Order: sequence, then C-alpha cells, then structure tokens
Amino acid sequence: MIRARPIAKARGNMTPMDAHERILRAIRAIQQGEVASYGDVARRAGLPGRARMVAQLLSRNDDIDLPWHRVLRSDGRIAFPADSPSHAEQCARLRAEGVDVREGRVRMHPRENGLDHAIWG
DNA sequence: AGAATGACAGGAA
DNA sequence: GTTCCTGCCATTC
Repeated sequence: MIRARPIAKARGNMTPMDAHERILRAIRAIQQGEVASYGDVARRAGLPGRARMVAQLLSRNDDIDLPWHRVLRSDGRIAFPADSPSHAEQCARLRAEGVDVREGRVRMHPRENGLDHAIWG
C-alpha cells in the first residue's frame, strides 16, 4: 500500500488567482435567501481548510455585486462586531432577502450530508 | 526569519 | 446555551 498522505496540502497545483476565482464563484453561487459559512464556501471552492482565506478575500473585495452578506461564521453568527456598521448592514441585507436574523445570528440547518444518513440511516 | 493579525473552525470546559 | 483555547492559512510588519 502506498500510504495516502493526508491530502490536506494537495493544493500546490492551484495558483492563488484560480483559488480566488473559485472562491468568488462559490460565493456568487449562494442563492438569495440562503447562507453559507466561510468554511462551506472554501470547501465548495475546492479549498478545504481555508475559511480564513475566504474572509481575507471578502475583506479586500470591492465588487458591489458580490453577495458577501450571505457568508456567516460556522455557528451562524455574523462575523462583524455587533456594534459595527457592517454588522447592521449585513443584518439588513439578509432580512431584505427574507432571512430570519435574531441576535445577529441565523439558524443554520445542520449538515444533512449523506454521511450521517449513510451511517445511521 | 519570526511574530502578529484576521469578516475562521471545532472541540473542550 | 456560553466562553475559552488551539489549530489553521495567508499576509504584513
């Protein structure tokens, strides 16, 4: 057996530019009224373990059309400090799409990723 | 090169 | 439910 080293670092083949593009695509793919965590976006972009890279991109992003407000922390909370203008802005944008935001957080429907289902039925 | 810094995540307490 | 702590990755001193 050839010992499959943890593929955690199987990213060397992608240029940062491609990574950025894929992350942006993943964010744009979030439907109105839906939300996703930074980690989700990273995974969907083919970049598992790089939630912070998503955050970094968003912090620099200037694209007005990007639905940045649909990205939350894994626990469903808005990433900005509760007193910040950005927090209020994100809150407003989400509610405008019909998302139920309470105390700066959104209820994330638990992962129904076939794994639990496959194991436990 | 080493330390500090983030729009983070996950598990422990 | 909460806070705290450690691991993570890319960037910037």
